[in-house]
Amino acid sequence: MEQNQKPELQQSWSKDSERVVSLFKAIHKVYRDYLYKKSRQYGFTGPQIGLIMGLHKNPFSTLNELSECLGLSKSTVSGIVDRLVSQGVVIREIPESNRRIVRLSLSPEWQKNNAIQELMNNYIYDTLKNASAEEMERIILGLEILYSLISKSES
Amino acid sequence: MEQNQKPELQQSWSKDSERVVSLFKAIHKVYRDYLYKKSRQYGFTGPQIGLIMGLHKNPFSTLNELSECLGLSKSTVSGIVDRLVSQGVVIREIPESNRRIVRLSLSPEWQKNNAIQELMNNYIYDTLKNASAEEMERIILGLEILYSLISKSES
DNA sequence: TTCCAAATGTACGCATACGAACAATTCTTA
DNA sequence: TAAGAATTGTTCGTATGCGTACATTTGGAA
Repeated sequence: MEQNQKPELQQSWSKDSERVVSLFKAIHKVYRDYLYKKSRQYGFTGPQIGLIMGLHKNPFSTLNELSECLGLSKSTVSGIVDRLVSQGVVIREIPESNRRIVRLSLSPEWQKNNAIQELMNNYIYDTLKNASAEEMERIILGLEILYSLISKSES
Repeated sequence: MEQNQKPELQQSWSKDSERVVSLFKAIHKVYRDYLYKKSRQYGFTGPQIGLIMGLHKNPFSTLNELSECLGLSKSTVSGIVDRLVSQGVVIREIPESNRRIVRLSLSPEWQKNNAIQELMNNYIYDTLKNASAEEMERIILGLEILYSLISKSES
C-alpha cells in the first residue's frame, strides 16, 4: 500500500477516516445508553444483562468460556459474576471432576423467569426492527469490510 | 412496523441483528485494544490521548465544551483532566472574567511536542490506510444507515 | 436590589475494564 | 514418579464512565 498519496486524496481520505471513527463512536454511545436504560428496567446493568444472556444461551459455561464469548477479560467477568452471585442470580460451582474450573449457571428462579425471555427478545431487536432487508444488508457489508480491515492491521 | 412477522423471516432478521451487534462489538474491541497499545507507546491511555487531541484541535476549551466534543460526561472528563494535570500535561485555569468556568490548555512543552503531531497523524489513519475508496464508501454508508436507524428508536 | 433559577465544575459511590501477580489445580515430561 | 509447565480463577491497582448530589458563580425576575 502506498503511504504517500496526493495531497488532495490524502485530505479526503483523512476526512473519511475521521467520519468513520466519529460515526462509530456516535453509534456506540447511543447503543450503550439504550442498553443501560433497557437493563435498568430489570434492575441490571448492560454488562450484567449480557452475561445473563450468555449464560442463558450456553448454560453451565466456565468463566473462561464466558469470558471469550463476551469478549471481556477474565478479571472483568469474575467481577460481574461476583455481583450477580451476591444478588442470587448466578450460581458458582466447582465440579469434583475438575476442581480448577468454575461452572456457572443461572439460579432456578431466573432460569424460568419470563422477564429474561422477554428481555432477550427485546434486547437486540428493538433497535433494528425498523431496518429493511436492503438496509440490513448494507449495514452488515460495511461492518464486515471494516472488521476485515481493522483486524488485519497488526502495526 | 409489524411486530409479528412470519417465523422464517423473524428468524433470519434476528440472525442479522445478532450479526450486526456481534460485528460491532468485535470491531470496537479491536479498535479499543489498538488505541490502548498505541497510546501506551506515549505513556498515555486511550481516553487521555483523545482528550489531548481534542485540546490540540480546540485549544482553551472549557470542560463543558470538551465534554460535549468527546461525547463523555463532565464527571468523566473532570477525572481524566485531573490525572493529566498531575502529570503536567494539561493546565487548569479559572479566568477572572467568569470564575465559574475552567479553561483548559496543553502545557507549553506539550503544545510543541512533535510526538503529539506524530501521534495525531497515526492515531486514526493507520487503521484504515489499507482501505480502497470503494470500501471506504461502503463502510461509511453502512454506518450512516445504522446510525440513522439507531438514533430514531426512542423506545 | 434581592431572591431564585440556570450554568459550570467537582466529589462521591458504584460498576465496568484491563493487565499483572498470585494461588490452586492439572497436565507433561524427563 | 517427581519436577516443571500449562490452565483456570481470583485479587489487586489503576483508569475509565456514569448519575447524583453538591458548591460556586452568574444571570434574571420580581
